[in-house]
Formats: sequence, structure tokens, C-alpha cells
Amino acid sequence: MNRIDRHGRLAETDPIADDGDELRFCSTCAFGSVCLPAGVDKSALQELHVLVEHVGPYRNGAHIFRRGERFGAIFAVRGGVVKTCVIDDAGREQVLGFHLPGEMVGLNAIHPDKYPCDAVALDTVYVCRFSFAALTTLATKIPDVQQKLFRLLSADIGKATTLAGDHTAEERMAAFLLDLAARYAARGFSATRFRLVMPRGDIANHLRLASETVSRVLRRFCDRELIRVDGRELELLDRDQLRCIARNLLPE
Amino acid sequence: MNRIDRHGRLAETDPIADDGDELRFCSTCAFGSVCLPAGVDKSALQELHVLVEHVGPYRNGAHIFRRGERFGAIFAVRGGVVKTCVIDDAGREQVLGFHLPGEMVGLNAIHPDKYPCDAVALDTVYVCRFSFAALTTLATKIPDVQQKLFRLLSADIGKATTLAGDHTAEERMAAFLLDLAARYAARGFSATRFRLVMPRGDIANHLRLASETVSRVLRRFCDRELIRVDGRELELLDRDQLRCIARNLLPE
DNA sequence: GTGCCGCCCTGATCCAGATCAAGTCACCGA
DNA sequence: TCGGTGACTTGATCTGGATCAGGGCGGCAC
Repeated sequence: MNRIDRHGRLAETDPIADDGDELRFCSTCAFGSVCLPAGVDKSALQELHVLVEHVGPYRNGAHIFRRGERFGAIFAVRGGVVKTCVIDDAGREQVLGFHLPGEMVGLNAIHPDKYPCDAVALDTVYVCRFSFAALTTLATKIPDVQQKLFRLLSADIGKATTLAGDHTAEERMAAFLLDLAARYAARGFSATRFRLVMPRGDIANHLRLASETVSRVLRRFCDRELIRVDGRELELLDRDQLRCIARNLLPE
Repeated sequence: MNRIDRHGRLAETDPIADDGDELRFCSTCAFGSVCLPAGVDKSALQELHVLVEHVGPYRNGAHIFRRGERFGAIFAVRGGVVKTCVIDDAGREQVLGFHLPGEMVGLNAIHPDKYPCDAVALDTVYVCRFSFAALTTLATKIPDVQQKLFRLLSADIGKATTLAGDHTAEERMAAFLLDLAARYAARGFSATRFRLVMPRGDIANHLRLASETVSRVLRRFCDRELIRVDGRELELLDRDQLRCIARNLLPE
């Protein structure tokens, strides 16, 4: 893999950011079954491709959208990792989630009709922008599109719910690592080795832990030879054991 | 109000359970803007009313649906309060939420295509059952229905997210009480006096606290004259102060 | 009536994880 | 080469809320 060189720049051959390899990316995107010609009639597909807009690159720290902005579109991450977060009025950040290539961002903005959080690039990020108005119009014509949207929304409820549970630091950490692994695997990446693009502090915040606790738990997992860590590079060595630790918050 | 007499039975005049006062109920339901004739063409409305099925009563402790059952319908609570929860394999319950009259249950089941949790009546419960397949078909014909569903789903993501935050016992409790008050108010009930239908243990579990902590926090709120508590009857005395305590998790 | 049971409250103790305080290390710009 | 800075780690201490233990009370069966 080695998608990102040691200067943080994307390698030229990066399959994700490379628009020349569009089909390969779309096939792994959360919206792929919709965007790709899979039984959908051609004119409708044409409409979908017209309403998709490729945006990027965003550099590390750049905002894809900001809290409070009027809702107009949802986004699929094409390349890089996006963090969503809110800043409360005491100035403390709360990390809501990390969005990997192929995953959607902005679904939580439909109801309030404005983005309820910030979306920030954690490295070099490319996205597909879907105008939501156009998308819903299309959804009335193509039941598959509608169904896909319902499912994506429903799935996000489940994710948020799992995180809300009452669990120990080790349970949370194990579940987080396995979840990342599964999501990378679902997009065609390695399920055992990947890079934690986000800083420890963001992981900690997301899991409602202190960053010191994250360090310590990772250390313990290393000592028990469940994982191997080198900076932000991570390898899962004993996924069964991790699953066992995380069993109470994995099922959903 | 006094909707429930001291034997736990519904009073005869209960406006919610009374099918004779259907319009009044529908006007306060989360789906009301859809079910009621508000610009929607008549034949479509007819279809909607056909697909709605009134179910109940469920007695305290009865299941509306169980985890693992194949997903087929979403429900609007007509009367009573519904608790959703999961039991992990260690046998510990986790309360996901409470659903008041007019609110929807089951939206989180669309993606896994089976109910990911149990829905249990906390008192005498009546529901409207919406076949999801029929509803989505209708949604392709009536954009308002589709839009409503998108919004309901998106709103649930927001709710689950808020709960996932890292907050103190007092913040959680204050936010919980204000949230209940706002939801009762939105359905036409008093915003300052209502009944906590659920036992303390369920509140505690939902807020990821011990029931002892719930007791103590309520006690402290009483001492500070923010609320008045008599068993399960509750009155909010100083909502501004409560809002101040809960400010970090209310905005969303 | 009496005993039982479910729910709630209160006090004492304990502990997981937060916070505080120092480091180390890699990177970078002058 | 030398600070400076930001991300990460490690150890010491503190604390909010869990857990444990006990008791009160109202409803209900007998």
C-alpha cells in the first residue's frame, strides 16, 4: 500500500485520488451500487453522474463544511480521511467520527437543515459532492437510490448508538480498531495493517477517553501481543482476542 | 392532565388512546404532517391511511418487537411510552431510548433489515404500524413522505450522537429532563409537569449512570429548587438554570 | 393482618480513568 | 547546529461516579 509518502504527500499512483481509475473507486464507495450501472436504467444513471461533483483536494485541517452552514449536499469521501466534530461553547472539541474513503458524510444535517458539525480533512482529502435536493428528486424516480439513502441513514443511527454505550477503555479501543479494520477491508484495503491517520488526541476524544489512556491501552495491547504499533502504523495480530474484549459493543 | 390513574390504568378520557379523537392525535404525531390532509392529493392520502394499522393495547412489559425479528414496519407511538433496549451477551441491558406519544420507533432497523433492539411498553401502549415496504413505495409517489422519512432518520442520528458525548451526571440528567419536557410540549402536553413513566433504573441505564446516582442528582436538583419530585411525578421549577447546567449537550 | 417483592433512597468504600507533571522524540526553520 | 514545537509516552495523584450494604415504603397475595 504505502499510499502516503513520508512527507505526507500522496503518491502519484494512489488509486483513490486518481480520477483516471474512477470505476475502481466507485465500486468500493458506499454509494457505488447506485452510481454504477447495475440494473439501473441508463438515463437515470446519467442524471446521477451529472449531479455528482468531484471536489478537492482539501489539505490537512481544511474544512469540507462547517457547523451552522446551510445544508445543501452530502459527501462521499473519495480519498483521505475526514473527521466530523463539534466545538461546544466552552471551546472543547467533541469528535463525532472518522470517515474513510467510500463512506458518506453529512447525513446528520438533513433534519436540522444545516450542518450540525464541522467536517475536517485529516490528510489530503477528495470528495464527491451530491446535491441533496437533486438526489432526493432522483430518489423518487429510482427506488434503489431511495432505498440506499434510507439504509445509509439507518446505519448511522446504529453506529452512533453503539458509541453511546457504557464501556471500559479497553472495550472501546478494541472495538474501534476492529471497526476501522472492517471498514478498510470493506473498501478493499488490508484488514490487518493500516495507518491511524488521526492523532491520538482525536481517537481519545472520539472514544471519550484521555489521550494518555489511549496510549496506555495501546501499550497494554502491545504487551499482550494483540497488536503491533509503530507510531501511527498499526497491525492487528490477534483479532479473535480483540473481538473477545470488544464483544459487548460489536454486535450492533 | 392525570392521564393515568393510581392503578396504572388509563383514564377513560385519555385523548391519546381514544380512537374517537383520531384527528387530534394525528396532528401531534411525528408523521402528522404526512397523514393529515395538508396539500397532499387525496388518493395518495387514502393509500397512506390504508397502510396504517392501529395496534394495541400493549401492557407494561409487553414487546412491540424483539431484537433479531425481521424488519417489516416502523411504528408511531399513539399512547403510552415505549422503551427501546438491547441485552448484551453478558445479560446486561442497555436502554437506547424512550419514545413518547407521537414519536417513531424502529427506524434503526432499516439497515440491518432486522430489529437491532427490543421495543417494550412501559405502560399501556397503542401504536400505529406502518409497513415499511408500502411506505417507501408511497414515498416515491409523494415527495413529502420521502422527505419526512429522511428527516426523521437524520434527526435520530443527531439524538444518538448527543447521548454519546462525554458529560457529567448532572449535565446528563438536566439535559434528559429538558429533552423530555420539550418533547412533551411538542406533543401538546405540559412542558413543566409530567410523569416519569420509566423506573429510575431505566433512566440511569439510558444515561449511563447508576440508579443511585440518578437518585442523588435528583435530590441535589430538588435541594437547589430546580425541580420538584414526588415519586415519578416531576415538575421543572427553574428551566433556565437547568439549561445552563446542560448547555454543553443541548445545542444538538 | 403478615410477609414478600419491587422500587427507591442514603451512606461508606472503591476504582477506572482523568488530570497533572515530566519526560522523549521527530521534525523544522533559522 | 541549535532552539522550538507538537505528538506521544510514562508515572504519580486525584476524583466522579460505581459498587456495596442497608433500610424505608407501598402494593399485593394469602
